[in-house]
Amino acid sequence: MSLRAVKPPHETRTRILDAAEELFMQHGFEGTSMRTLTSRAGVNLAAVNYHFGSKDALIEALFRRRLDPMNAARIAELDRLEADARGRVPDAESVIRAFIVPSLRLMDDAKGGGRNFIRLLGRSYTEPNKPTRQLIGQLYAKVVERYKRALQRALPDMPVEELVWRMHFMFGTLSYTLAATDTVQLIAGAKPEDRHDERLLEERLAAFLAAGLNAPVKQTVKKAA
Amino acid sequence: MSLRAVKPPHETRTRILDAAEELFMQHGFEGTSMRTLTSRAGVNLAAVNYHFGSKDALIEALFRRRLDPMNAARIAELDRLEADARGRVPDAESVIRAFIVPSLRLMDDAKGGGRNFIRLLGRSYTEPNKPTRQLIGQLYAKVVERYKRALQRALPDMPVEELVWRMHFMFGTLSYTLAATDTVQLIAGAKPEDRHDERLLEERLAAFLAAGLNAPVKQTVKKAA
DNA sequence: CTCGAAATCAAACGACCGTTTGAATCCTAT
DNA sequence: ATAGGATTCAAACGGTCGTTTGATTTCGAG
Repeated sequence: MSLRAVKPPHETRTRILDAAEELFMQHGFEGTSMRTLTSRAGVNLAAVNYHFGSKDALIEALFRRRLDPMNAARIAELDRLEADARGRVPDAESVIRAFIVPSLRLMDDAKGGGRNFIRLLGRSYTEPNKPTRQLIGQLYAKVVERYKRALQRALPDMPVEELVWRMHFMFGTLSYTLAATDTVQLIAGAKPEDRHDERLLEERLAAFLAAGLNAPVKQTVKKAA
Repeated sequence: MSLRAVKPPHETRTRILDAAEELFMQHGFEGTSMRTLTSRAGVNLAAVNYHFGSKDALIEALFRRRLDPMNAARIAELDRLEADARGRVPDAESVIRAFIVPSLRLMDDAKGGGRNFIRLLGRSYTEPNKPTRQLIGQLYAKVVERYKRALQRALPDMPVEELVWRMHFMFGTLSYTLAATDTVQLIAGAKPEDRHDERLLEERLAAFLAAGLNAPVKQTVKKAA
């Protein structure tokens, strides 16, 4: 067992990942060069290729570092919710809260760089093609399946097609809320943000999403499905 | 008056814009080189700089070409709605429909490249810093203000702060729905998409968003506001 | 103390970037 | 028919990109 594990376990790796999170968020993947990145991280230019192999591999490592714990937290929240219910079926709003809380918690972690990541994540949803997109989908697959089942139990009368779309809308609301920074200011005029109040944002999101998911299914849609 | 106006009015310009829409959507702004772009458009490498001045100016022209008519349509829909109401106040769901219909119409225009643009637009919402972001905000400002007033009239009891956030959520749902392609498939398993049915998607979106906007305002949020 | 793997470093690689140039070509108004 | 502006073209500009190399330094295990 090496002492390295206590002193600088992967110091260089971590510094690179932190700098990458910030710069990728600000300028995108292609807009951030290895030279800017390594310079900001205070490491040698070759360090990224030495520790990660390539820029693309760095991106993958960056997503895994945050997404794995966040998705584990989502599963854990749902586990706890269903355990507490003792046979009763958790309602849609509780399930929604279990889903959004881990990302809000990450967003509130400004110091730790979580906020940078969560915005970067929101951006990446809409980046097409790229293996990045595929990786995220793969990392999310299990979580999505679990929550889909939970919501089906909470809304037993809703056609599956409709539920799938409403989950899609929910992901959209969440990722956009986390990623887009200034739209609220655009709408509000120049109001100061209260986005930083995690608890308040959770209330707003939960109310909006729960109402949306619970909305009555129109007859025209029912017929088409 | 030149005959050019009937034959190839701005043929090169149009070909460039069309190719740019497709390639920017697939690979992003920085991921698309002038060489790939001009090659796809079938024009000379120097054509972009000759007709638009620079790559950035091309991006701006690209947004203006689609956004100006779409936002005009949004204003027109709202005008018509309020005229038809004859003094009565249009309800939230009607206002929502007036807002989303122009973008759905654009999305359905797959042949004309509207779908490419609408996805690109969804991407650009979350691109930070860049003048692009600023330009979009500027092009949207008037529309946002009009719809904010209309929704305030439709929901007179809602605190402004809450309404602003719910509009933010609405923009998120819409832009994500338009931009993200494969999330529905991820949720559904491997279901074939019915996204192409514009009318059906409008129904789903309107139901979800109307319920979300009309959701009761929780007491905790009221106090904080 | 010493050896060898792990890590860091400066330097260079070829490829591609957005833009500019100046000549060649097209096309319309005279 | 022709002058002259608008457009297209091949070629080149300086710079930056991600990655690789081979020497050098660091540092814990024997």
